Amino acid sequence: MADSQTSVSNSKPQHEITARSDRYDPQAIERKWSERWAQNPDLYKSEPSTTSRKKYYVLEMLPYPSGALHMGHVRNYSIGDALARYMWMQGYNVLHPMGWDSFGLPAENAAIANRTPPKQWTLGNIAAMKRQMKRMGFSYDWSTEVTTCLPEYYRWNQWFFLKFYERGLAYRKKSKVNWCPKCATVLANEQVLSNGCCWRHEDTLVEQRELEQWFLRITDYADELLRDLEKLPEWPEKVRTMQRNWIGRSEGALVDFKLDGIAGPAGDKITVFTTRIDTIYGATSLQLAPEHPIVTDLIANDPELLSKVEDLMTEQRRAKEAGDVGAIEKHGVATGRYALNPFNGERVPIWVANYVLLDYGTGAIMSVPAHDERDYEFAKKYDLDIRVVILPRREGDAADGSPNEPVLPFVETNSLLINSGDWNGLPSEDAIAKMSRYAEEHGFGKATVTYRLKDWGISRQRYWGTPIPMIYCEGCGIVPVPEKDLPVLLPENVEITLAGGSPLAMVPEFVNVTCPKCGGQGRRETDTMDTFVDSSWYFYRYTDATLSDKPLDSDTVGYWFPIDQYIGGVEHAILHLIYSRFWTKVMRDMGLVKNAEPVERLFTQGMVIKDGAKMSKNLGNVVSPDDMVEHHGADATRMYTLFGGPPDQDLDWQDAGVKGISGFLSRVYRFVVRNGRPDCPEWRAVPNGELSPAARKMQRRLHQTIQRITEDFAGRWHFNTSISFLMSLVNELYAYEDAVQRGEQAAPLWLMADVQRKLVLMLAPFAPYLARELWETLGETSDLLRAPWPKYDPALAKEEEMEYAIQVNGKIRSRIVVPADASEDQVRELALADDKVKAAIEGKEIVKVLVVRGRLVNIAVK
RNA sequence: GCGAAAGUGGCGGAAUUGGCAGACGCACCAGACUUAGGAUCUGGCGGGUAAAACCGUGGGGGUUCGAGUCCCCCCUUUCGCACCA
Repeated sequence: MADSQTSVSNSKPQHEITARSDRYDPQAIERKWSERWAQNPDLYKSEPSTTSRKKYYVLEMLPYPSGALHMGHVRNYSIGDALARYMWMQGYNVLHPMGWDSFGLPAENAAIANRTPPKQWTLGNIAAMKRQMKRMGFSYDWSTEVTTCLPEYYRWNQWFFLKFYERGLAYRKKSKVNWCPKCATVLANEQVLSNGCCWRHEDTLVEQRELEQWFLRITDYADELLRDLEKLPEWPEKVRTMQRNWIGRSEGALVDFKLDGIAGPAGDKITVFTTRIDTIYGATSLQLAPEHPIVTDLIANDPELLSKVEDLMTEQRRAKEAGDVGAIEKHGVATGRYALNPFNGERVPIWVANYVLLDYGTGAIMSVPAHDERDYEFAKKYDLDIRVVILPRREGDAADGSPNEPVLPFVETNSLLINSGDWNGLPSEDAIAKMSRYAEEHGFGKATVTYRLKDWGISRQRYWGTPIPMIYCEGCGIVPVPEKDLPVLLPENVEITLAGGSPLAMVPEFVNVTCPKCGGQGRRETDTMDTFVDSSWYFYRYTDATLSDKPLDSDTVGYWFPIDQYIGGVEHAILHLIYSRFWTKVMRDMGLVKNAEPVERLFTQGMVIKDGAKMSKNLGNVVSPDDMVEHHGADATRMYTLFGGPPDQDLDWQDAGVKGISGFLSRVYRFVVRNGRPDCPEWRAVPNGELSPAARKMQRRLHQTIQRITEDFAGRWHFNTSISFLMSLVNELYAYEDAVQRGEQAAPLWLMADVQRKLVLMLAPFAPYLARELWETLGETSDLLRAPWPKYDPALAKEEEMEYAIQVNGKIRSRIVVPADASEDQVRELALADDKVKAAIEGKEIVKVLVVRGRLVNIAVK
């Protein structure tokens, strides 16, 4: 036992004495420091932006307050917290905030289920989860907490909406929208799962409905959102690719095909979108989406055709709902009508096909079977003409100058045109540009760019969201709520039902309002905003959440932005991360911020899974953080989420693994309690004297560990190996104790102090409670966040001897130990002199001897 | 179908640039201790063998003195996108 501790422990209350016993008691230690830290609300507060210290903004994605943290949260926040604490120790001014993405449907569902008002339910959940976070010991600056469902925050959503409206970026349009019958609300396209179901109700099919909706013009920024992905080298390539695909930029041309014969109400031409106008001489049919408006004109008086088209429509919808549109069996039906190819006047048949989508391009394509996979498959099936109009252009073509016949379908752009009238002989790339220009000059087409990205529909017919600050006046039409009248408060005590439409429409006091323009009778917009609006700019608010006259202060934001490190689940790779990039660009155009991108570095952590599947109540494989904390303590729980595997990969949860960490923390605890002697004068002595081999080994391992962990923080973030190195260090400390017991000379106290202090400092980002407790045991009083991260000395980290493996023809035959500074020649000589090596190469000719410094010698023999 | 990531002991995972495969932890086995514990400490632990040899990183080829790592083909799993014209 460490007798030097007795005087300290005697003066303390009973529950703190346990922390002085030989047994690691995480509950007592964590309770003690929780209480102390609670008395200092400024502990994790960043310094004002006027400080001279370098800033570091580390941010984890804010949770939806569902009621309880799950392991995914714990993992996310343990990564961020380790980083924040490390950066603090590196001397940075760290901003590490937290908040609540607290509008949304679950609160309404809960309100219906429990007859609790959404606000009460939400705030109750927030309080519970905040308690859990504090219990975990996360270093959040709660003075800058953001709660999106409170008017202090959402009034700025409304303010932004008005600004977007002024800039023409918010508009209303009637359009087909995704309607989830269960939510009774509209979903963004992005919120519909690939199987056609609602993202929140995975068993509920989304329907289509026509409604007047508010949209934000994200497509105005499509090009910049795409281009600037290049400026985000510190984002995972995976995420950038996903966003690139999501934006789906496609260069091509629109071409009008005139109808041959009588035109109907939908017009006298069919406009197709194509990326390969160079192949237009090979178009042997047009294919329309079943829902294309002109289809009705073409088949109006043919009931048989009409029913066939309806079948196609059903097939397409079924495939979409089933989530495998890609696997649909291609079907089509000829309309019996024709259109004219504007380039050569040729009559081409018009078909309707189930694989053509109305919502991409123009909903009509020219079918070029020879040069498109899908068109080829379709043409084969229905025996349509296949006409080759481009040939491969590459070396090795026939010697007489005529290129080889291509294997169909031939789709490459490295090609030359044939069978294409005046365009013959042009390379495809030239032809695309020239033919587009020709079409434009002759008034039947033009070059264009299409995007897969669509404008962002933000209207929700729900109660628990930000009211859209608009008024409908019979005389004046759409009138924005004047800025001075913000916020438009969300009324409380509203009856929530699952019946469609906005619950706000049933509150006359809310709906009925005088028109701010003419003073006449007006009616408020009763839709609320998509919650992705809340999360599109919340991280700016953290820089000063107390402002009441503006959403943010540009100078303060200028100091903190961009966010140095953002950490969250990859499931937000598209929606949240593209909306918030869009929002930032609009804010920049408004002159509010200077940065064009919100996030410098993005890290997407893997999911927490158990027994091979994502944790879910259905599977019964959920591990509750509370249970873990109660059993093993917060330190062990959070540390295990880092130890279980690399943070960017899925973590396979193993209850037994937590025990391993718990055992490690116990070993650290016992070592320090046994060996901490802060009351001895030599404890603070400067390094002096020779060290015994065992002491020197311990010291060497200490410096190697510091080096390794420091590098891991700067680079790969493989905290699992960082922690394993800490474990190895502790194993080395135990081996040292053993060596002393066996009679080796003990290390001087200054070294024991050095080793233990640095061990505790390295533990601080991962296990802050235990680290702080042991810091005290070592006689230190400073807060660990302000204690400098230890530095390693390369000279002390260096091994004095090295072991070389000796291979003969790649197989290990022996090992030799040589001084670390031995030259290659010396190593080679020693290797060849080794008895086992001699035996292995006896009677053979040495072809080559290769020395790899610090690792091995390979002797090639024949 | 396209794209990305991955596949290593009984399990989670190490091996950063091609250089001793299996660090660290769990489980298991043995020993020590006895305040008999869900405690602690020490040792062992890929297969194979008496010991060696030898065999081992999803499968098959290749490059190299040397391959878990690089190249080619194939299989499996996960994620993302999906007839995008």
